[in-house]
Amino acid sequence: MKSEIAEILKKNQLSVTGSRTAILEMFKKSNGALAHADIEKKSTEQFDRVTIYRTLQTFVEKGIIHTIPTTDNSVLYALCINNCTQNHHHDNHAHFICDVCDITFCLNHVTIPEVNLPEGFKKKRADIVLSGVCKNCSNK
Amino acid sequence: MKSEIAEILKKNQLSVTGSRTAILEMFKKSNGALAHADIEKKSTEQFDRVTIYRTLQTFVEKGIIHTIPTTDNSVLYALCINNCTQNHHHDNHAHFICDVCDITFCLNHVTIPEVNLPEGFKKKRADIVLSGVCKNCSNK
DNA sequence: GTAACTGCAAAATATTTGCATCCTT
DNA sequence: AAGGATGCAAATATTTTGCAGTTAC
Repeated sequence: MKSEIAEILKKNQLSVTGSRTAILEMFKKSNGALAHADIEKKSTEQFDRVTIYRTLQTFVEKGIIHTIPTTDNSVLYALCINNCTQNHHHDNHAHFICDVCDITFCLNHVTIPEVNLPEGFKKKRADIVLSGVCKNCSNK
Repeated sequence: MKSEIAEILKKNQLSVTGSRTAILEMFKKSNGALAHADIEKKSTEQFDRVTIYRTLQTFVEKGIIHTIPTTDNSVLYALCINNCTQNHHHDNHAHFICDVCDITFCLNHVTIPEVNLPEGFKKKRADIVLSGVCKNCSNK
């Protein structure tokens, strides 16, 4: 695990540091998306706010994680575990936010259907944000 | 126009005040989405920051406007001019954000295709956020 | 050893809350 | 007149920036 994470960092020309390893590990372990606040609170080691901001920014730039659109003003980040290789993100992302437990799922296996755009519009990227009740919560 | 706006406010049990009228008018005139900052800067009259926050919040609660998911940390609001009647929003929204001019379009006439969710997930709402180049910018 | 990364301090920005005053009904 | 809406002040929260010390390679 450790080495796998180090590999990812090295592939992206990033030096392997404590905070980067720990934060990337959090993403690997999490089944959902993480917000800046989650990382600040849930990490066992304590990292500086600023370090977390900078680490997330770096990861986004390198394409290791991506941001997820949300309807409120929060910013979520997630690793696309299954489909996205580093430096090559898919153009389409589907996410599911559970209204009950508030976990955001990255639906890698959901294919996004084509949308008919009005003439003159050129699509580069499509994000789908679904919300409702997730599998875990609907079984309760 | 004025009376139409007053009508909307009255229908939602809101008193017709200067700031509410002006802000709602801005939405009516705009062909895209507006951010808090847009309203603060572009309005001819000067409103208090706080009033704008509260007005937007009230409008969202009443269902007059809705928020648009964005990938960055910005919060956008838009009126659904064609399809949404007050107090009855559609479950599905499609928005297009132009990478060039940064205007967000509310694509009322775009039908959102069905997405196949994994078993156990119950969808309540779907937002599609497309980005690319809009009609105006691709003609330049 | 050097370049890159981190942590601290502080600045800048954004958002929320309380309260007195003013406006709509 | 009464309740709600606004504006101001201030508290809180969030994000950014600069810089000195530290760490990875």
